[in-house]
Amino acid sequence: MNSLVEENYLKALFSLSNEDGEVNVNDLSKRLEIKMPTVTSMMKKLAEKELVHYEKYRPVRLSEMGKKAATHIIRKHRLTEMFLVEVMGFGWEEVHDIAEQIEHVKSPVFFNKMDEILGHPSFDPHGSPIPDINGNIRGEQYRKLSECKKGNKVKFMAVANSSENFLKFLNTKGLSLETKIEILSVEPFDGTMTITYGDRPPDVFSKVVCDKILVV
Amino acid sequence: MNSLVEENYLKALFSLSNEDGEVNVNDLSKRLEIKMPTVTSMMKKLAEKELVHYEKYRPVRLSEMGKKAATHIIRKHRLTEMFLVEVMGFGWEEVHDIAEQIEHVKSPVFFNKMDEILGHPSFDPHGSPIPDINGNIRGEQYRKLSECKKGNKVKFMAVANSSENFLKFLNTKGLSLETKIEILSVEPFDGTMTITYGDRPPDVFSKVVCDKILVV
DNA sequence: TTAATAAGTTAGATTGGTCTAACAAATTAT
DNA sequence: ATAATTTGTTAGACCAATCTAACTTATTAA
Repeated sequence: MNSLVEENYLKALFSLSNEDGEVNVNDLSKRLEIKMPTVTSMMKKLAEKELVHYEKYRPVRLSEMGKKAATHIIRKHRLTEMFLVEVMGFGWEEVHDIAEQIEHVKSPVFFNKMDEILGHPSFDPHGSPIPDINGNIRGEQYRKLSECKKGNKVKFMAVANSSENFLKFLNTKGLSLETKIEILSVEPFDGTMTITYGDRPPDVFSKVVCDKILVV
Repeated sequence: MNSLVEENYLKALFSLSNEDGEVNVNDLSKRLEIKMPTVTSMMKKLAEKELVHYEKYRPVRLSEMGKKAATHIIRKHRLTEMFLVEVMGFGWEEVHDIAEQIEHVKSPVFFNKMDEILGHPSFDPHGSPIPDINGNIRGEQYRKLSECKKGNKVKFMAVANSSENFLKFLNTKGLSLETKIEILSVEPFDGTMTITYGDRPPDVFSKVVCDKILVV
């Protein structure tokens, strides 16, 4: 069985994987806030356990086993978030840190029960897909709001970041998933957007924020 | 903040405390299945943090701080068990091991939400009292069934052991909390009891089992 | 009351996960 | 093409939690 620490490395590897599935040691180090030598030594350990493919001075790739292990943890994380919101009544901004802890619980029945109570949901409260029990992910591809053009009418489908601060900001703006958004203008210099949604007056969102809003 | 390991020592110390609040290093070692030298060194560490009173070659006692920390963990454990049974629909025999993991979650709001959803319960699914948020325990004193006499009519209030095997055994016997039990006879040699409850025919329970059944 | 046994401690090793300092390879810029 | 910068590795230390072996203190039995 993998330790809690190993699980966090696997999760980070999965979420940092680019198209080729490659991840630089440096990126992993930054994501986990763990110094590079520590990451290097953990990569050796995970390679030993055949969870990653690793050759020195080369980027790392999850093996099939590693990918399976990673999606399994992500499944537990996202089911937990959904449960916290739907069953326990938490706000979507409160659940990330709690789920971060509960995802490491070793008890298949516990997560299967959640899944059953929730009716086998496909998405978590932040719009991220929940892997099924075999690790398959319903791969929706969303665009960043920041990549859309003036005049586009889109629908808010997911957030690219579940931090409490960002979600609280969206709460104050009255912006939630499934909301339809119209882009009124885009500032060419810094990408700031003026948008409207619901029955709201036009409002201005920075590029940093628009990068984290995923739409169709 | 205390580590998960420290929390397990505190919990064990609390549950092993005798009338004087004293616990032998040896008993702790057996309970936690950790060798005595390790326990000794952890006692030094906890004494350093003023969670226990410890002098070498003497039994250990929890300090007031230590007691508070211990009851706080026990509160989280028992709330979790109650939540798993009442909200998620688990059987009382399934919840101990899951709660053992979730009790270490650091998130006051999470446990307060459970408490609220459950309507501030005073007892867990095994009849053990749930400490309130200040660590106060509603101290019911129950007798062991094994200490009762022939002819006594008693009520099953709690179990002294929450292991899956023992509770599964009670399930097969159709014996649950609040059931009224009548003692038909006691074997003087080994303490085996013949009892009846509900609309059941008389049945025979060993002393080992009767020791773990708490009644009024 | 002394010998035997049980309980507790000390010393030193081990493992997992982390770090810093120093060095090596790869990438980028000049 | 070479120098500068960034990225990655090696070596060695540290801390928490564990262990075994050897020793000491306390308790129990003869």
